[in-house]
Amino acid sequence: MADKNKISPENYANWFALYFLIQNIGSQKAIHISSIEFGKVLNLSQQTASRRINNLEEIGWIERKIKGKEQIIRITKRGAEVMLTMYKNMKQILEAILIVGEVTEGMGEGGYYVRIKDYFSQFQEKLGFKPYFGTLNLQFSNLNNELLEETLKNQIPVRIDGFEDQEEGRTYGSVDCYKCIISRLDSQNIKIDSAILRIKRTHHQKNIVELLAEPYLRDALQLQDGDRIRIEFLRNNL
Amino acid sequence: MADKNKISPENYANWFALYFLIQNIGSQKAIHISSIEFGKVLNLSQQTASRRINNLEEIGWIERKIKGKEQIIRITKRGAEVMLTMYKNMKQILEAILIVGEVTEGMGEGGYYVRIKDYFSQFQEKLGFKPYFGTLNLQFSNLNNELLEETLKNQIPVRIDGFEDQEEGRTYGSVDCYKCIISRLDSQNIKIDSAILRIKRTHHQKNIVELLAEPYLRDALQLQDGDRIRIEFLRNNL
DNA sequence: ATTACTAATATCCGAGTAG
DNA sequence: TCTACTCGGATATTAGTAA
Repeated sequence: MADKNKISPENYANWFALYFLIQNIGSQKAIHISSIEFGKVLNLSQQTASRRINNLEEIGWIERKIKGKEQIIRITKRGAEVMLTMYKNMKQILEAILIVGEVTEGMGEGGYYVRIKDYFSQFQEKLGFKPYFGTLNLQFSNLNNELLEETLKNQIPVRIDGFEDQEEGRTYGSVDCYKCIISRLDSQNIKIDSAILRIKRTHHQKNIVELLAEPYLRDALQLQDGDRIRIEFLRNNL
Repeated sequence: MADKNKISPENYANWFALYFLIQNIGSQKAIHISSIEFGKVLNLSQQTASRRINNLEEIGWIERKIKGKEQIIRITKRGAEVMLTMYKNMKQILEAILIVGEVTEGMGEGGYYVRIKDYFSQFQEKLGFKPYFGTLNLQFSNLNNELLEETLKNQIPVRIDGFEDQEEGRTYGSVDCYKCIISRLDSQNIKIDSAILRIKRTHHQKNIVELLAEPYLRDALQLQDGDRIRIEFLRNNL
């Protein structure tokens, strides 16, 4: 085993062993698990589980203390690095690929908000651009949508405050926006600052996301219904 | 292969093949890759790479179009789900563990700092609470520690400035604090504003974290050595 | 060039079992 | 009970090629 931290065919099995081990350790700092039990976790025999534990120890991903017939296993710093690296890679991979939506018809309710003066001025000020008087609708697959929601949890929204219109005597609610950068999926040479509009109360259409941007996006990106748009976010934690 | 989406020993290799394939597809919607090239990516022979692609197609994780001597590969919905599921699991594993430490003996060097007037007043002002004259020490596992370090990178520290004591003629260095909220792992109904103290020069004990808080934490949370404490961070604007 | 079959070889797994 | 060895059978990989 040349590079001990690298994942190559000869330690696929070790990697999964570590993964399941960590899953079982949870928030404890060590685990007391027999090779039979571990074998069940891995869906493998006691013998193989035992060999895995030996291997993991050899490559320095775990440490083990054997007291008589008990073994106590803890993840080493190197093992933690392996998992964390894989997690970060996956995060990067998935977020790069999966946040892709398809241009769909309709202006969306968001367009209505942009045209209201008190909202408009806040959009302009807080988003850093003067939004076009309408939104672009993107349709997401369930999978994409799931990942988007997951990602938005780690983003800090720009809060557009609600207000009361004294003359009309009605109340306008607050709106959350998420700054992002969009581009065509097929040619990413043009990138445009944008924002996802999340109107609190609306459930309206499922998996539909509304985008605000300065230009009229259908012209700026030469979009037609069905074209795919990539959404990127600036910064993420962990 | 019984459950096509489940990761068990017989498709560890397929899983990694998918992983590297997706990594190479990046944000494209498909990839044109020969089995020789893919073999290099996987660190395997052309023959095995070819078989992997066949397998992935068989289990429905990818789709392939062969045009003459070219093959164009795209990830199917099922394939994306496999990756997303793994990602979510890892996220859950890592974030569940995230930042749980074990109460350990010793007041820690931090307690010394709190008692110094010029530090104390800064703690009070910048942290928003009057810290107890001592710190609580938490022992972290390697995995937790890696995660903590990673998380702290994305947090903005509260800088406690250093100063010189004219009378004594000695210099006191600056200290970084990270605001956080702590609770017992087993009953999270009591949450206490706290701060991690990071004294620059000290390496002192490995994987030990010192916490500042207003109350005496061992009383406030009824802690004994070995009890487990969860640390949460607030979102910050980067 | 490709992909992928066949045959030879390398590796892995688990039964039996020792310590 | 435990862990972990040996070893025969199963599986995976690669070299040599065919298509």
